[in-house]
This record gives sequence, C-alpha cells and structure tokens, in this order.
Amino acid sequence: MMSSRATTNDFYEPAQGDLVVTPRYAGKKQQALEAAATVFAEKGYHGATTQDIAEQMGIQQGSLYYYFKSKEQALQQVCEYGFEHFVLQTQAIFEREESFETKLYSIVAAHLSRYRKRNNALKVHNDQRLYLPVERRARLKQLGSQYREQLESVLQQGVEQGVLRPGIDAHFAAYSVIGLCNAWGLNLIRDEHLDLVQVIDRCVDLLLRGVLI
Amino acid sequence: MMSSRATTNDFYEPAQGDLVVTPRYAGKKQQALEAAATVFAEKGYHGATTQDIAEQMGIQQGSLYYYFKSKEQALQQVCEYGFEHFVLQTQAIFEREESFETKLYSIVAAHLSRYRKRNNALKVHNDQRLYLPVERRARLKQLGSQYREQLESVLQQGVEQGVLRPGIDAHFAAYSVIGLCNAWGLNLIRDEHLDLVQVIDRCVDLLLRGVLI
DNA sequence: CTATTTTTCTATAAATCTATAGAAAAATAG
DNA sequence: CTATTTTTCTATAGATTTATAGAAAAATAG
Repeated sequence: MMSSRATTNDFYEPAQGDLVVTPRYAGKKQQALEAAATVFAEKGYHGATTQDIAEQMGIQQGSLYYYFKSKEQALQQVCEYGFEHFVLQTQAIFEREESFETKLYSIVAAHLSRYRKRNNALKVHNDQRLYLPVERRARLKQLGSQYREQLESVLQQGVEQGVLRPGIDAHFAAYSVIGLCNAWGLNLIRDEHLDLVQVIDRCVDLLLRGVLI
Repeated sequence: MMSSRATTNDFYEPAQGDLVVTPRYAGKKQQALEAAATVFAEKGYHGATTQDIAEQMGIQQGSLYYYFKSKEQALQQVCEYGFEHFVLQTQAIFEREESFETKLYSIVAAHLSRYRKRNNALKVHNDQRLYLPVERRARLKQLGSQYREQLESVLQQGVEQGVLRPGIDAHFAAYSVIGLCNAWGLNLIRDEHLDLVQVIDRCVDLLLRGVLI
C-alpha cells in the first residue's frame, strides 16, 4: 500500500505534510522539525545549511529531503509549527471569564513561559519568517491577525468596562504587549538565570501601572 | 605618495577603515556603507550577496573589495556605523538638566525618530549583529552597555528623587524602554502611515502611567 | 602633457550549497 | 523466511558565492 506522503502541492498540504503516515515517520518528522528549528534559531535561515540540520538530526544531508521538499519548505513548516502551538495555547486564555488584570497576567505569562522553554520554533517564526516569500506566509499572517485581534478585544473590553483609561488605544496597547513580551522573551533565552516569574510580574506591573508613582 | 588605506589589522582600524583618505574615497566609502546597510536590512546578512551590494552601489562585484576586506567586515562596519551614530546622538540627552518625564520623552523620541528616518544601519545592528563572531562585536558591546547604563541611571535618579515608584527596578525598566522602542521602531518602518509623534506620545504615556485608570 | 596614483573592471579559482537519482539498508507484512 | 515498503546512504550535477589577481580606465600632480 502506498501512503500519500508525496503530495503534488507544496502549499495546501496539512501541517505535518502528510496525509497517511506511519508512527515512525511521524516521530522522525517531528525530530526533523525540531532539528531545523534549533539550527535556524541559532544561525538564521540563510546562515544555516541543510548539512547543519541533517547533522543535528544525526542523518546525512541528502536524507533530509525525505522529510522536507526544500529548505524553504522547512522554514515554512518550522514557523507554522511554532506559531500555531503558541496561538492555540493562548486561545484558551482569551475565552476565560476573568478580570482584566488576571487575563493580562495569563497572556503575558503564557507568552514569556514559551520562551523560557527555549522554544526555538517560535523564535524562528519571530526572527526569520520574513525571509519566506509572501505566498508561504499566508497561514502565518492569518494566525498573527487572529492573535492580535483577540488581544485587542481583551483590551477594548477593558476600556469599555472602565477598567482602563479612556485614552488607551487597544490597537496600540496590543502591539505594545506583544513587543514587550518579545523583547523580554529574548532576554529570557539569552540569560539562563533570569527569574521567569519576576519578569512576568514586572512586565504586567509596567503595562498596568507604568513607572510613575 | 601612499595612503595607509591598506591596514594590516582588521580589528583596530578606525571606523571608516582608513587613516589617510582622499575626499573622493571618503564619499564612496560612505556610499558603500549605505548600500551594504540597505541590502543587509532587506535580505539579512547571509541572504545578501556581495553582488547585491555592488549592484546597489552601481559598481561591479569585484570592485566592492576596494572598500571592504570581506563581507563580514562590511557587516561589522555597518553595525558600528549605525549604532555609534545612535548612541552618540542620544548621549547629549542624558546630560541635560531636565525633569524625568521630559528626559524620557526625549529618549523615546530620539530612538523612534531614527527608525522613521529608515535608518537601515541601525536595523542591521539590531537584527544581524549576532551573526558576527564575538571578536568583531567588542565595540558594539561596549556601546550597548554604555547606552543601557546611562538609561538605567536616568531611571535610577527618577527612583531616588521619588518621581518613580520605589518598586521600580531601573535595570528592568531600561530594558523595557529599549524593547518597546525597538518593537515600535519596526512598525514605523513597516507602516509608512503611522504617525511618529502619536507613537512617541503613546509609548511615553504607557511607560509612565500604564493602561490602568 | 606626462607620470603617478587611485579606482574600477574582467576573469577566475576555490569553496560551498541545494537538490536529485539510484543503490543499499532497515523495517514491516504475509 | 520472503516479499514489499519505508528509510537512509552515497555520489554528484549544477548553481552560487566569496575573494583575488592583474589589466584597464579614470583622476590627480608636477
């Protein structure tokens, strides 16, 4: 029996690139994604070679093409893998019934925790996705909008409920939350000794109350 | 007469790489730096070729090596050029005698304005400098520490003068200011229509007062 | 104008990298 | 165990890329 592993189309294949898959293949494909994520995160997309990725997996360079059609497809799949995880995980938080402050705390905590887990795929998404041609970024764009819109609506609700100052622009605030989290996320990766909980607390505190007395 | 353009050492040469320089050379070298900055900013260090840079300058690929010893040296010089400008410009602000709020405003304004001027070299410094081997990053590290320390001392003064809440950690706050500015800087580059002054006002407001009522 | 110096060009060596083809090895099914 | 399918390996074509050398052209000095 033939599996449908060899799809004819690069773009519409499902996330893992396979319709019918042996358990062994699924596991190795996962390994391939993580090897690619590790290498792309460290060396950047163009700085990394397929040789590097294969080495990281413990296979030969040519064998890598059993799991990826091309280096570019590997980048796309790593980005989607990392960001999808992230967005779906945060999804749940948006739907909870909680106070604004608690919700913001959960969002920041989820965002920063991911970095501490050294999520290479998410880092690759943040730093390298723009090296993909636009056609390959459609899904990423959709996920990004979804995330930002939901974050915006949390903030908008805060304004409407009178918890936030009336002058606060939800769009601006959403970008700022994301930006601050990404900046501290990098620090968390760089500096092993940073206390995750303390960083979360301080970020939330800064966002809520600012620095003034 | 011989100029000392050909230095024997890659690392200790002055910023422009030249001790004695004809005016024509100086101008062209400047062009070379900006061409490299433009190309590195758009395609990333590894994604860019010396061919791309030469094309951007309007010369042949081989001719580029009259201005740079290597592609790596070009990246180093672009990063130093961009960051040095930035740090020196901001230097002045730190030394002024002004209220905390005014000072913070000036700092954020200076940071963000640079991005709006599409400062490719600064973007390259932020995004690509880690692709340089450590030996080539010594000066950049020094400049970075200098900047962060001065920003920290502004914040520390704020705490000591009782303008800022006692719980504020100057180190954390300094990183946050930089992180927020860099995040919005990218947006300013991406979206031509963003109102610079509005972004500055909102960033400062968020940092000072947070989002809570 | 002529000689000298500076700048650019052309051509190319040498290294590297992606992607493919077909053989070999390993795993699985009957 | 044998046949089939899946996975990996080896070898390599073909394209790109960095960096260098030496000739040619342009600018400058005397």
